[in-house]
Amino acid sequence: MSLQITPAELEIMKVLWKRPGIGASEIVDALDGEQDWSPRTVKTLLSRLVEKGALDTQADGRRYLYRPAVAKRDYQKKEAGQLIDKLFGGRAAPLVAQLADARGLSEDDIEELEALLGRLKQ
Amino acid sequence: MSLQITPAELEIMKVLWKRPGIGASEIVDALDGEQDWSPRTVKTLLSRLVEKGALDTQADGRRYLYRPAVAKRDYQKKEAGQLIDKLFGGRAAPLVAQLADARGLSEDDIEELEALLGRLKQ
DNA sequence: CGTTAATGACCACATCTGTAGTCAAAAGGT
DNA sequence: ACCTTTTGACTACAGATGTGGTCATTAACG
Repeated sequence: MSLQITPAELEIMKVLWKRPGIGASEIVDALDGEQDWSPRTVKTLLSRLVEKGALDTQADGRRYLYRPAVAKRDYQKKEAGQLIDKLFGGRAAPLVAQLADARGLSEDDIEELEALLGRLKQ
Repeated sequence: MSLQITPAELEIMKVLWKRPGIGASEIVDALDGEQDWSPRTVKTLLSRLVEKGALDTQADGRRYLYRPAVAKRDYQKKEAGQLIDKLFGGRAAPLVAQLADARGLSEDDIEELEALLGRLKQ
């Protein structure tokens, strides 16, 4: 299953990764200010996500509670992997180099990465 | 200008980043084996890329020579930046952590990254 | 209890994408 | 001078995507 999540759908996923198990109206509220979507639009996106298996539902009276069927971590992993396959010849280092160039890593980033590398070398 | 390049179009861009200034038929040849596209399809993708300003053309008799209007490096930078904004809260380090987890950085990757970090700290 | 408000199901529709066909002009072979 | 091939222009069309409407049901409030 390819589990293609579109950018608009991703906004919904982000809300649910933060607060799994809420209903449509809470999601609409959570998106208020972020996205300017009609509640209908949110409902459609929710349906599509359920349909494609990215969300699980649980009946709660007349409504559904939604929760992610995919962990954020796994989704991030997949996306990062796709990017480096697509554009960086499958190698991670060039990507990091671009990032450094693109936005300048902060002091904290650099330290975090050094710690990470230290751990990897173990 | 947003310069949205779709996955199919990206395949064309990759050919032209490698060999800028070639014509449609050379591109078709270069894609042979990679993508199983009719020459018509390649033409369409080329038109769309020109239309959206991702390629420049130069007349060469009855045909065009195509070359990227966007450097590969710049495109990579933009994509990498978009990914970390979209999924990693704008911070690069978590992305790298995911990559390490997702596919295991090689010895070489780790060394390359350390060298890069060293340079950044300068 | 009857009316309202919220909810999911289903529908609509323009745009983007992938994939390719048709056509006319021009270039080249014979 | 023709016929064929190549090329770009224009067209097509199904599926995905963004955005939102209609409707019937049902829960909740007065």
